[in-house]
Amino acid sequence: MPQPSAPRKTPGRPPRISREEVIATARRIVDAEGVDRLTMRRLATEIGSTPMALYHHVRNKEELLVLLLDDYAARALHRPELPAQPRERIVAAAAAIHEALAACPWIAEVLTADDLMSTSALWFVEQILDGLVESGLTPERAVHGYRTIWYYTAGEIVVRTTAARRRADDDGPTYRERVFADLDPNELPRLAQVADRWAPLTAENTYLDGLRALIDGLLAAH
Amino acid sequence: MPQPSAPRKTPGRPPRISREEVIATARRIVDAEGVDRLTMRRLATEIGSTPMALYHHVRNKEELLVLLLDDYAARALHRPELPAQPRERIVAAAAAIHEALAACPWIAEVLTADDLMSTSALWFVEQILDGLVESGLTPERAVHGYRTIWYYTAGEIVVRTTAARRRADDDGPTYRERVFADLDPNELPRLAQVADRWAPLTAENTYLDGLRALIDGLLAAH
DNA sequence: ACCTGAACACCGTTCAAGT
DNA sequence: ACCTGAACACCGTTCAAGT
Repeated sequence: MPQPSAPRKTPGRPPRISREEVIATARRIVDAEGVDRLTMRRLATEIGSTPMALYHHVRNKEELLVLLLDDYAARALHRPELPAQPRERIVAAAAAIHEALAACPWIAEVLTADDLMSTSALWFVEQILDGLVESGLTPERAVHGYRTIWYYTAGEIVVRTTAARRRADDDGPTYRERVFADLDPNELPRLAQVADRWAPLTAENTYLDGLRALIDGLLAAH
Repeated sequence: MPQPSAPRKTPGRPPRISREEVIATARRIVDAEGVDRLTMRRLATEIGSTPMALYHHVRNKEELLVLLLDDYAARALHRPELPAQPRERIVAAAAAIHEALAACPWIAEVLTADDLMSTSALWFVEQILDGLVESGLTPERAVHGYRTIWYYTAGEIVVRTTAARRRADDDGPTYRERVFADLDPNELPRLAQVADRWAPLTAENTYLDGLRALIDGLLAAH
């Protein structure tokens, strides 16, 4: 990370914009209008510069999005008091990550990779690992357990926000509705049985229930 | 769904291309060069037509991708013999869906919504629901259980394929590597302990272990 | 060292017209 | 009914030049 406020020996033209300003402006656009509207050109005009000037402060758009996510995590994830009991600490840490991500729908499209967790998020990862190890798992199995929780958490966010976006986009009957309308109750009886309740049932927020089930399963026999 | 092979009364110009041809050509492009290279213009030239002709057969690019996924599911998901024992049937059905999706990395970017499961995939959903109900869950809880499994499965695919793509893209040190390089062992001891093994550990395919833990948790006390 | 202008090589989609 | 040409309103990124 560069030191933007460090005294410069000015061996060249003084900078007009900073990496911080680029990120802050990008955040404003994303918060106000969504991640789709964040383009390098738009960002440049917003900042009162040209698209090319941006490339002097971030490598490309991908890096900009990573920096943006980091910036978001740093301000959204404040460290709460976590329960002392390991299982409950895991639940609370995972739920905190989930809550922060869920409050920020654009994040789902950006960050599904495993190597973009910001430094501020790592403290939560640490708590989860610690809870798993304290519950009797080896460090290796604890990493696998954490990953399982992360897959579940990321999947929940991505699936739910994509579904919500799609619902908002077209107001006609969804693809699912058309498929569910002509289900054969003989061939798929269980689905037919719940077909008309599918939308409300799947819209329910059952993240915590699923998380507890998952953690119960991970800790079973330990 | 239209009947493309039905006899026509030809009250107009005869079609030169069909929806099936559009989808088949799109599939060829995606299989050969990845989903990023599938553009309406590219597809039009490949098919020997113009971009606008495509819009007569699919509503827009989004619908094309949905149709493409459906087409893929229809040919990738053949129904295997599933175990009679409910828990093992759930595992096998979820694993079959996971295997089909994992073999098709482009799918992750396209299909993370909940209402795009094709008709052919529904049979697997049915098996999971049935296994959960047979294990003692109410139909409502079975739907929630299925969703939890789907979140986990979709998350695993999305996270792993995005990570793989990112690894392939830039050959420099990843963001995670830079962050992990200067972890404070006093503040984040568990992470520091596994920091150098993180990459291989998280690269391991532990989908089935996680799935079994999740299902154990869902079925606990039933 | 930092910024600019102009260009490259594209996108998805709409509109009005043709056959 | 189906297809075409031309256009609209954009993209991310590179290159060579300016200060």
